[in-house]
Amino acid sequence: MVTQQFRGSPEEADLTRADSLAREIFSDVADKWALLIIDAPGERTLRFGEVRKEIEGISHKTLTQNLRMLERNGLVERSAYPTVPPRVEYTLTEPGEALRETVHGMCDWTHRHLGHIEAARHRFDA
Amino acid sequence: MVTQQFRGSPEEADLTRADSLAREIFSDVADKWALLIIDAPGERTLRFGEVRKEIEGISHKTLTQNLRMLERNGLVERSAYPTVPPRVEYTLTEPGEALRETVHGMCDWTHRHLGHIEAARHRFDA
DNA sequence: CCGGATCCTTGCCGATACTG
DNA sequence: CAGTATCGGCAAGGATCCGG
Repeated sequence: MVTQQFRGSPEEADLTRADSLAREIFSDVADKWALLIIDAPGERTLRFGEVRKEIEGISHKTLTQNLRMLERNGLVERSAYPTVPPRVEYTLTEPGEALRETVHGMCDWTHRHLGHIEAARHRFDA
Repeated sequence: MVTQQFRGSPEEADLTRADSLAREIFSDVADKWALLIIDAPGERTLRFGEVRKEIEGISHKTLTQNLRMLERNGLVERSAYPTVPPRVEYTLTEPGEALRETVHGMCDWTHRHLGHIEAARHRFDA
């Protein structure tokens, strides 16, 4: 679990702080858009527009906001080239890559259980 | 990636349908609350109130909604015992367990990169 | 091409109250 | 104890315009 309870230990204060930090990070990252963005690049670095094309249905604004958030957390690195027209590239950092492994696991899981889930839905909706 | 583009293949229709289904499931599951709920039980089955206690900060309503959603997708199984007071237990199904492995990976990731992320945040906020 | 700001709509989520 | 319904605040996110 992410937020575990440690009571009565000497490091209680530090542990609960670490826990609330963990929960905060988890809340940032465990999000539909954030995970899709992490998953978007292969090993490659992508331009803003390329990321946008990879993720069908994400708006300009939402993508920018999420990229900022991921950059703040050190999961993606942003390189801006002051050319005209501007060119901005995004690359996964090492922690970002590590997270991407996990996300890839989730995507695998989704595809492996497509049938099971679709069946469950039909049963439930009846 | 979750939604890949398949153009010009004979199964195009089926593939894009499968893709949109995958995206739909991913949107359900790749959510802060949903993932925390999946992660909550160990191997155990939990009562409603127990799940609520495990996940600090989730409201009664949000928990119910998410449990319904997970039940609909066949990730948790709900057993209601018509006693007084009522007793309702939730267990992970096999697909639910499989997903839980992945979630566990995400939690591990979070804790392993706590320091790195906190540092990145301080750098960014300056 | 990219980012920021604005406006506006939508839906999430918490609080509360009531039923079985 | 668990579920449902209702209300209301608020933030997410889409559309658009402008500026670099």
